[in-house]
Order: sequence, then structure tokens, then C-alpha cells
Amino acid sequence: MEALFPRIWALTRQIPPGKVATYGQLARWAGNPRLARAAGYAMHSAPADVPCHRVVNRFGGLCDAFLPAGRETHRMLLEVEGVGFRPDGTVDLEQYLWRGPEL
DNA sequence: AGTATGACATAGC
DNA sequence: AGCTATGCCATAC
Repeated sequence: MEALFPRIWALTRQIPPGKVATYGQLARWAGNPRLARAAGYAMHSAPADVPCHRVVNRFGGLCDAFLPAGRETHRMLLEVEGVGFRPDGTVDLEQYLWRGPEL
């Protein structure tokens, strides 16, 4: 029984490039839809192996708290991966929201 | 060991 | 329809 953090990181790593997933969905796939908060915390403790930049809240807006280098870096990363950013600084969930690991 | 906080989500009004 | 309030699990100190 692995800790949830490694589990969340695993799902996060499985997110296809150019796509983003919400904490709620990660938590949902992790086994508990309420782990959304823990999922966010998992990213907090997530190593560089975890593309936390592909993880967004359900609004598609990335978090300001995970910007150790700068939020523009985050935006650039997603743009480079093929994710389109809206003028509001949010990702087009309708187009880039990851449907799920089984899809 | 217990307490406090957390990068969220959902439900209800 | 939108906004507010609350709930939930786990981690860290």
C-alpha cells in the first residue's frame, strides 16, 4: 500500500503532454474524490519528476503557489507542450483537460 | 501524539 | 444562475 503522494505523482506523470488534469480528478483516480486537497499537497512535496505544471485546479487556472521559478515559466512550459493558454492565464479545459488514464 | 494547515471540490441556498 | 459555506483526507510540525 503506497502512500498517496507517490500514487498521485504516478498519475501526474501519466498525464499526456499537452494535456492537463485537475486535482479532483487525480484524487478521484487515486481512489478518493476528497483527496483533492491532499493531491495538491502531494504536488507540493512532489519531486522534479512530477510535471506539476500539468496539474491545475478545476478552473483550469494554475496555482500561484507552485511557481518556484515564475508563473511565466509555467505558462511557457504548457505552451511548449502544446497547451493553449487563454488571456486570463487559464488553460482551455474544454480542449486540454485530460479525460482519464484509461482513455 | 496531537494539532494546524493545505497547490480543492462539492453541496446548498 | 451565481455565490457562500462547509466538508474531507492526508501530511507536516
